[in-house]
Amino acid sequence: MTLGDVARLAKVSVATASRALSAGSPRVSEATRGRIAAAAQSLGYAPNLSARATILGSSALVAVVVSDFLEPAGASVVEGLVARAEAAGMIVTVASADDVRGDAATAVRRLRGLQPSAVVMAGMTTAPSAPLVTELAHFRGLGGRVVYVGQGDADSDRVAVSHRDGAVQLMAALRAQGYERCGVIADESQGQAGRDWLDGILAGAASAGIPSAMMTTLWSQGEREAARASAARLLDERAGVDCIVAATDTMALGALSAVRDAGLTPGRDVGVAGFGDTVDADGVVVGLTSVNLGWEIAGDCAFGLTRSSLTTPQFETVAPFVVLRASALRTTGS
Amino acid sequence: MTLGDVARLAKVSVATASRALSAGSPRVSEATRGRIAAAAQSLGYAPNLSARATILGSSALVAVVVSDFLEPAGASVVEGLVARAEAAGMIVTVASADDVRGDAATAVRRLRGLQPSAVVMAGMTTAPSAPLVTELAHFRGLGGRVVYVGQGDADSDRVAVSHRDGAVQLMAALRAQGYERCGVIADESQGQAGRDWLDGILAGAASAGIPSAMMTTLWSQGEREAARASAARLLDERAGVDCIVAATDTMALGALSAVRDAGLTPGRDVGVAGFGDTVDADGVVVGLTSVNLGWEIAGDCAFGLTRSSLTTPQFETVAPFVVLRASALRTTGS
DNA sequence: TTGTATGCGTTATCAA
DNA sequence: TTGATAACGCATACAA
Repeated sequence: MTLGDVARLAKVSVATASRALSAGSPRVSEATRGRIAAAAQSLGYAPNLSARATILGSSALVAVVVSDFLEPAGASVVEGLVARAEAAGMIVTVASADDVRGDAATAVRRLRGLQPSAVVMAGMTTAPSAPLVTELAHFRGLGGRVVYVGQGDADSDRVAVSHRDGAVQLMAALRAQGYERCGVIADESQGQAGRDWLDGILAGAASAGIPSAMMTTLWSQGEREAARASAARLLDERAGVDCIVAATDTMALGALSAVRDAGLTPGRDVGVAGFGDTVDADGVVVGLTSVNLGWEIAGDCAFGLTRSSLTTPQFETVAPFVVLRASALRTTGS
Repeated sequence: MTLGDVARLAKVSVATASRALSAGSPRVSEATRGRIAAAAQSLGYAPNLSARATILGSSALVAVVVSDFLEPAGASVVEGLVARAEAAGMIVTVASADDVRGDAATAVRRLRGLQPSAVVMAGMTTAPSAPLVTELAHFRGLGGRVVYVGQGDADSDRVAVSHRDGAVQLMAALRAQGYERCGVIADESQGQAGRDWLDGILAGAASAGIPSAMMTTLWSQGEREAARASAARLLDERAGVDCIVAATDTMALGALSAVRDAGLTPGRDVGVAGFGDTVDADGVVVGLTSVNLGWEIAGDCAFGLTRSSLTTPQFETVAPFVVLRASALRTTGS
């Protein structure tokens, strides 16, 4: 079970066994290396990472603090981070902390005990609290790396997604599809992210050459049915829109219903686009065009920063990308 | 940064400092304890859990291997597990492994190095592979505890959710609402889980006193629109149904659309129920009645088993529960 | 109640 | 190339 057992079985010293099994391959003859590997194999030996970490002062471990695993953003960040980290042979430890449940500072303090090489703070919706910043400063002082995904502080690496850019891209993609009279269903229940979205939609329309007179904006609740009603109004109005963009995928599904209720074919007659790419696209026969904000890539990036050797705080923005599906495809509108 | 620093600042030996800061409070005078705590506080000291684990042979750590963080089941299990574990002062490490990406045996081997006190295998869709079982056997041999959520092997603790029981409960709940002519939309794309569901629906109907002649079953693809079409057929048939149960929430949303298309009010005229409780209930103005399979509770349970001292393999089943919302409420149908 | 000494499993240093 | 030994940070048996 320990390195000593392996060494004894292979009839070598622990030092040699350690060298043979460690990552970099220091001078060990192929013969003994083989014996040691065989011994380790037959014993089912797994190196004690704790002991290793005790010496090296840090472990091949990344800690991530996330507010909610159930939200698409949180889950995606973890998924992306874990995928990258595992490919790099590292282990991820998780902790949850949101403004309600537990305080992030405590979580970090506990995780700090494992001497992770980095801490990733994901999905914090508010600015980091003072105790958290203190805790992270301690961690950083001992050589740890701190990466935020989303909100962050000035001293740390940060990965952000951009609602605004995603919205801009979306309008460009829609314009390229030939849509130009655009109904906009904004979400009154969102905060800054929602405003960024609307800002991007309008800016994107402008730079795509759509005059603002051809944009009709309606504020709606962030619910499916409310959006359906809003979409119905947009379709009723005299100067009929030829596409509808909604602030969330859920709302876009409502809009899709409205389009079909009006006897129109989504995509061909009226384009419909959501935002967030959070809806199971297989769940609707008419695939929903949406914008993937890149949360999963953000997790991936966060891990990348985690391994960076730069000393100044890095700030990366993940590019959102448009996912064109049938609901806004003129060519294959079903 | 180390216990030695704290001890020096508090002018005590490391042994005393260790005693003062350790969990159980062995004999340490209040005065020195105070000094030590103050020193630790001012230094931002966090105990080195690796060193501690090196001595104790195991760490306050639970490892969870999950197939996909993005699926509701995986995310929920992690959420539930983390919540419980943190309340118990433990840390969770995660690894992903599905049949596609990486093999679970490797993941377990790596995690084993951290000497976690338990490993939770969640969301394995196939029976455990031989290498995985070997790996887990090694872990168990060293005093580790293995808990499966979902599929498992005979030697280990296991937590299961029951599609069948959920379906039975659902029929009882619907019957209690007064529904009795039931259209059933089964999902031909699911495997055993789907058969369990149908089995439960029919058994539940029988035990709720609904003759099988009043149950109409249609097989449909697992998509929203396919289910909508199926629901439309059910509503068209002469002996009109007064409620529709669908194998998934996504399909139930399609059924909801069909009900409205028919000019009927969901809940009051025709009840609609999904399964899985995976849909954001706020997303639809008409809340969708569904069955929560209890994945999150399963994660919670898994942690509980993790801490159990019983030596025989435990097997727990999480009770699913019906979430009655407006789509199948006669009283408040909107 | 407190301090000293020993050991946990591993890696790194230095000799052989 | 290999082995003996020190060291990592912490917890505990034992001595004071």
